Amino acid sequence: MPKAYEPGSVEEKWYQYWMDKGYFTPKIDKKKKPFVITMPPPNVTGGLHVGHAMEAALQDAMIRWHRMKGEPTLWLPGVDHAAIAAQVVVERQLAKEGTDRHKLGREKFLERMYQWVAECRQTIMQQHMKLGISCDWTRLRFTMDEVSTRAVRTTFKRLYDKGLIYRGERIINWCPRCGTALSDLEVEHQDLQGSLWYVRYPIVGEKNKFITVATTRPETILGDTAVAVNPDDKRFKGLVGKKVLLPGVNREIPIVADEAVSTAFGTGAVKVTPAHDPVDFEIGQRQNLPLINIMNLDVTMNENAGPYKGMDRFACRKAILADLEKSGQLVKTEDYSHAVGHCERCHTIVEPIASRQWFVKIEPMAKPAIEAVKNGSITILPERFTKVYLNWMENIRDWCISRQLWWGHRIPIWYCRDCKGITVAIDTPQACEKCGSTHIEQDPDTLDTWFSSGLWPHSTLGWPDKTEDFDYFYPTSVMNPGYEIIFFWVARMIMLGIENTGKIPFHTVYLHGLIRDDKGIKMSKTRGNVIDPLKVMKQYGTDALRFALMTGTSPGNDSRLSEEKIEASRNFANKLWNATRFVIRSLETGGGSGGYSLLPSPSTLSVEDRWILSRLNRTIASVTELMEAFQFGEAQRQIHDFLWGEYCDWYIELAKIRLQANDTSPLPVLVHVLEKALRLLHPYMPFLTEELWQNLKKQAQWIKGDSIMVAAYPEIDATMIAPEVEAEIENVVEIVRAIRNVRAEYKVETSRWIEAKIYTDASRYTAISRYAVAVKILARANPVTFLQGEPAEKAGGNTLVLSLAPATVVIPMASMLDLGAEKKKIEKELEQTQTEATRMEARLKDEAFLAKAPPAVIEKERQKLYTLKDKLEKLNKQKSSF
RNA sequence: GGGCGGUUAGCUCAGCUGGUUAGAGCGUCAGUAUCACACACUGAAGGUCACAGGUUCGAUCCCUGUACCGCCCA
Repeated sequence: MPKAYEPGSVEEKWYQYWMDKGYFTPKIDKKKKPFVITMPPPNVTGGLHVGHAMEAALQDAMIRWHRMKGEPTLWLPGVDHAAIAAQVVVERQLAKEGTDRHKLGREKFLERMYQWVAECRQTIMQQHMKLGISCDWTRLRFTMDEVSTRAVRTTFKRLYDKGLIYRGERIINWCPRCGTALSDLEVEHQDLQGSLWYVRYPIVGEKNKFITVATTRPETILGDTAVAVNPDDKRFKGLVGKKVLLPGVNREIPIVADEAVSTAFGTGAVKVTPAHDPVDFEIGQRQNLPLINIMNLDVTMNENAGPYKGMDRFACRKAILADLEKSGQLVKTEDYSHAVGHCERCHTIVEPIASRQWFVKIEPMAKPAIEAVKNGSITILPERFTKVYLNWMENIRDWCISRQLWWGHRIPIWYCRDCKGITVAIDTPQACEKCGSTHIEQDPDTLDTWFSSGLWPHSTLGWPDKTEDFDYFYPTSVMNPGYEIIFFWVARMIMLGIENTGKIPFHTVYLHGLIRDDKGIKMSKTRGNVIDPLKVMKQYGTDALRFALMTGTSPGNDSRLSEEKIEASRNFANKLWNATRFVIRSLETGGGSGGYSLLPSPSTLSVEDRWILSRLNRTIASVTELMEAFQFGEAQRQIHDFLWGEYCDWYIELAKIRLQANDTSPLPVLVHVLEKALRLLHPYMPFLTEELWQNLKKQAQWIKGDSIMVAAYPEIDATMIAPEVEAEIENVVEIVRAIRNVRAEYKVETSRWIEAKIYTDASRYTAISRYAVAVKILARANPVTFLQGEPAEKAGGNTLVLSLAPATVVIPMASMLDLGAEKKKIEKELEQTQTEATRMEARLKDEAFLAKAPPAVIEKERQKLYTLKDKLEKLNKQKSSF
């Protein structure tokens, strides 16, 4: 084995091996409950970023864990056609070539799209494979493949037939750049510093009487069809019912009273533009006001704008303000910060426009979806998102699903030119179902991309067909998207899943956070702070990236990724590599190939053997518990700490002592613990653990199985847990550390041996004195003598006395002694110990504590005080000897 | 405007049902080519757990309020 871990060749080799063995494809076993994750499909908008990598690593960890537990495990991969986002990407390409989709035409444009999608899918798949993820590639799906299309059309027809899909004129968010309607969720609100303009409208028939309204969008004055005031607002008593003259276009419009008007905003009187504002639209409905649309779809003003016809919306704003100023109708201008909607994809300011679109009547579907979460059929993690979900669902509004895009699922509606009838169909019809005419034309629009993603958990398993996959794997187990798409996606999957199948789509929604850069800023290409997963994997190895992505994460929280974090993970991989290298080399020189099929019985094991086994089993228990609670970051950390901080730092070092004396007794323990720990770590570092496990297997032939990924996940052996053994080793560790500490403090050369006399009470003497050699080697102390009772030596002069909990260590080293520093140190420790003891004494005298605290806690505190007092006494003795 | 989250070592973060002297990684400082590993080892320094109250025998943890930061929704 080379001196350092070289991930490159290892990764490719094992991925191919796993694929060849078919490990990623589950075997359907009706007697067993499967574990299923449907992958949130990445968009075909480019390659994967570290966010995808994190999501994939998280899911792969869950999947590998469950697979190792012996459950039939399905991880179904796929990609999303990402209607608007993908169309924007290709449109940008076309723009660079000096053309656009209209010049190309629909058919040619779609060809371009498919060409792009093919490239993109290839890239995504290769990147996923590089990440080592174990999803079932034989079931790879795309939101626009044939089965998905059928699922979409079937759903559309069913909803239409139930009256849940309707066409209506509503205020939609229009993106003039994308040339399409957007749903409310696709609009990002940004606070912009704008102005609030106060404009007065003359009251018809009354000279010099005006009503003043305030607006942030004066160009919409041209589309006003009323002025509204709150019915209880005394300031406007008597004005309701009168008419005002609209500036610019000189139309007469009424003053109406409506509850929705806030008396606190502006002057209390507001202009009402039902065709260009969602709130005004509702007022218009209540008050029976006409809709006057003043804009074309390229957001220039149309013929309803009178003299302003043909101007761009913002040019019109300037012009109208200038005219109002001239006519003296602009009363005042205030600075005003307000939220302005922007297109999520291209960041153009969206225009609310009344438009005829297709909508889903969502409330009937929301009800069971709310119930499913409320009654616990679906668990949302972390729990706080449950409220976020419920709050949104309980205030849900109809969903605008038609998009004026070319890329996506075309709406399965055909209009008859002859009878004007509508045909809604799953299979493309040849004739109008009303009159039989063949003069039918499909609706040119496409569906919101989330309409197909909403079907993902069931459509990927074959729905609407009755398939074996659907029967066995649905409902799925865990859905693991980022929290930012809880409404877009999770909510809709729950609604559409229940609607279509009568069953929930998944049992647990486990939301993850965002990966940010080292300064906590969102990564973006334009900002140039992205970390390219491919580059990182090449430089540090896939496992290092995966480990880094999970380090320090907790459910639902954002986390930061930095080069340093990846480096630290790479270092851990290398540490483990070398530990294994050591074990294997020891097996070779120990001549123990294949000989350690069984761990010797505990009675014949040394204390440190029993210690590491106890620690291993505690780690297994804790890791399992954490993983069951979706605390993967913490589980990973505990495995890391066990392997590095206990196995490498102490157990291997202790084992070396026996090995160097040609005693092979630690070998079986070294191998067993390592092998189990590798299995424990496998879900987090799949490549490294496989490589090491296979190498280990060559030496220890009792290890069975073709791959670590199908080996059993370790389970706790409670008989191995031995608290008294743990305490014993901890004592030895404390003594070694104390001596090392002294060495460092007095700058004793490494090569120099120092003498140590270790005094312990009778009860500990036998146990501790066994470790003479360990103390000797690990602390470089020689000679080491163990004595019972208290030392006769006094600190000072030529002697150092270290008072520890389990022992007192006496070190004669007069030549290196700095008396002043030593005295200070003792005083500081004395002070700390005294404070602690005083606190403890007070607590133990406190009647309330004695009465109310559990007896076990009281006993623990008593013990603590006893030890402290003991230490105090020793320290005092030392101090007085100075 | 409504809601949610965060504030713990120089930096990034753990700390889940309240109970040792609050931990890790990175960084800093001092030392080390020891035959698994310098991508390493050994040791050290570094904390009023944002602030103010409250509950409790006991609070980083529970409650109330304040401040600052961030996010979501309208």
